[in-house]
Amino acid sequence: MSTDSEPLEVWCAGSDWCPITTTATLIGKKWHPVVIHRLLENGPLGFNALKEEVDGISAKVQTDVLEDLEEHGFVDRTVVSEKPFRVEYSLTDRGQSLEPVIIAMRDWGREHLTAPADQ
Amino acid sequence: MSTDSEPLEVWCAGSDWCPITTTATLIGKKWHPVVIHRLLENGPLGFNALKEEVDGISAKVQTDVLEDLEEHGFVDRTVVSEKPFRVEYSLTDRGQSLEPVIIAMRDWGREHLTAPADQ
DNA sequence: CTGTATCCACAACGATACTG
DNA sequence: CAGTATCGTTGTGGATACAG
Repeated sequence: MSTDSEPLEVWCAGSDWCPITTTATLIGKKWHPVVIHRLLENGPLGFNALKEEVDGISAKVQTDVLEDLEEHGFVDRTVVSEKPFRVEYSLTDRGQSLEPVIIAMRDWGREHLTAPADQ
Repeated sequence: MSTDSEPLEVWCAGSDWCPITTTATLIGKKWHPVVIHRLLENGPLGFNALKEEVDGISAKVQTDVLEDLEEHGFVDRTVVSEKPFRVEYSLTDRGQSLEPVIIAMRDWGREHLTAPADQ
């Protein structure tokens, strides 16, 4: 089912294991879910294209987030061309498997939060 | 549908509004989802009973988390008795509305993570 | 275009000890 | 039982400028 070679046990170090805490540790940050969501919706994206989709993230933070997601096998970084240097970020199978979680968050936010502009 | 008096717009200050980021800001921490989950499953709980259910959290962090969840209207704190001092934490309607998100996280963790003890 | 380099501020987490 | 009080460490995010 998974094309990833890294074992999942690596993520789970610690004495107090719990699927929720561990999941929260992996993607429970301000920007991680949005980055994953944009890659889910808009397919492979370059660094700045992704940055525009995410909207509001700084270059440094986006770099940090992408590195973290890559380390954990959620995101794939591919150099598309060297001359005009181009890169593409995409989700791995493992990254795509997070869709239900991301969608649940999005749906909850849509239903229970109100955008400030609408005021 | 909601018994809460506080408007939801308060949470959404900021120029770059997005339902996912905002939701992530509210509950995207290491312990918040677990605390909510335990209250969902095991109903109203006292401080130490909750602490045992969560398993691994320190008293100080649990206090911080509960205060934050209370501030945002997810959790209700009720003093049950004064003589033997007793308190009960329970979810508000708004807190219960997070169930799909929490369950999605739990299910993902169960399916994609492995407990270290099982090795 | 794709990032790095700094530097900073503050939030989150953790361990231990102690209190009403 | 239900927390507080400290203190320290690490994480997370943010602004700005600069570089290959």
